[in-house]
Amino acid sequence: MIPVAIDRKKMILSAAERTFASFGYKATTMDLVARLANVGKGTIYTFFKNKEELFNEIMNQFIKRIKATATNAIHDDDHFFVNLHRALYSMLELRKEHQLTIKLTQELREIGTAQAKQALANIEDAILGFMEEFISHAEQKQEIKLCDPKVTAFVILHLYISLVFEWEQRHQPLSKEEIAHLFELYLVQGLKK
Amino acid sequence: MIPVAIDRKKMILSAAERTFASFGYKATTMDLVARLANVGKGTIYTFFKNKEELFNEIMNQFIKRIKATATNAIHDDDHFFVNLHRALYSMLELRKEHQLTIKLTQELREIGTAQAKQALANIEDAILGFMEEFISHAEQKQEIKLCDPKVTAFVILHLYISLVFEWEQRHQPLSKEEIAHLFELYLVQGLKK
DNA sequence: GGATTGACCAATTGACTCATTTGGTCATTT
DNA sequence: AAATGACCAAATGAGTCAATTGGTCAATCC
Repeated sequence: MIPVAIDRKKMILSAAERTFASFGYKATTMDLVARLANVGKGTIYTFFKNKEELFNEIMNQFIKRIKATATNAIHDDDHFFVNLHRALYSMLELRKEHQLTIKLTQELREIGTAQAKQALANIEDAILGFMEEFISHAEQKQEIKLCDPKVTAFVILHLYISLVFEWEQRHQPLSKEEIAHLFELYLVQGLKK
Repeated sequence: MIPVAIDRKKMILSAAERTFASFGYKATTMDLVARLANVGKGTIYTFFKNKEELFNEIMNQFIKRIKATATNAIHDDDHFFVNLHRALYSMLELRKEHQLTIKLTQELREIGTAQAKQALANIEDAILGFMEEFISHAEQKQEIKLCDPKVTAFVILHLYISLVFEWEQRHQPLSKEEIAHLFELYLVQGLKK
């Protein structure tokens, strides 16, 4: 692991990140990654077993960024629901705006690449895992009612995805504040008069 | 509109319903519909402008059945939330179990037929429309808090679809009673302690 | 003589082919 | 020892063409 080798690995990862984000999984060729990284194609295979492993490395980096973003959004002195909303919204915003996920989503829709599907599922799992832990904590501290954290994380995430992504497919997008308000109405307070 | 003509139209509709449900939109040929209906192919075109219009007729029939099912599920002496759950659940069950929607969903996933997409969107719109009206009513009678009926219908439907269809992609399916309980917990009462 | 039919047609499809491209290897170079 | 890119088998995709399809309409039927 001499410095030059580390630099080469970094250059490969950097080039791969750009090409995967620009062309998706399938249309990214190892040749192009090598060219953009200024290395021979064979060099890539000294650091990564194959294309899929290179891709997974990129995705794992991205998932780490998502988790960091969520952790950053949590402020100890704010209420659980405020923190949950802010963490979730920031994760979804990152996912929504990041070129890599935009491209992968499009690729999954258009040609159904298995690797794109798996990668997006992994992102969802990471978000769900983070939420589940956060909800478990709140349950123990009696900040919320008793509930299955797995189902609760699932329901909350899907409510948000509905409001952030699916609602915009056919209506005016909802602002961050509107979403927070709806979250409060539907999940926190309940509809009962 | 002599009886024989009506019978012919009925036979065409009946044959078309079976073939669309068995083969989906694209793989259903007008030749096959004509053969199964025991009419000449040209006869179909005396009743329906083209394949798409024939298909829409079938779908409109199906949407009527969904609305009837929902209306049937509503009992005047039950509470709003009980009725809403029962109506929604019965509509989703019909949609889930009916061969026609199963096939169209599969066709949309596998080859992305535009007509299948539109047809499934129309079903969703019908369900949303029904719910919206039902929610508006409840709002006027002050059975629930003030809320935008459009967003509320959208949120409730998506919550149900998440619990009925998406949860079981990766977990044990939830029973009707569990779903009712989760609906009560998340949407009716709220998570706040 | 209006309703019904199926042979017919233009347009679309999809099986097949084959030249090009791709992921991955490894002998050669640095 | 690390890096390279020529090389190879496998996958892809553009092009072709015969078969199929949605739709028409002149002939047929009742």
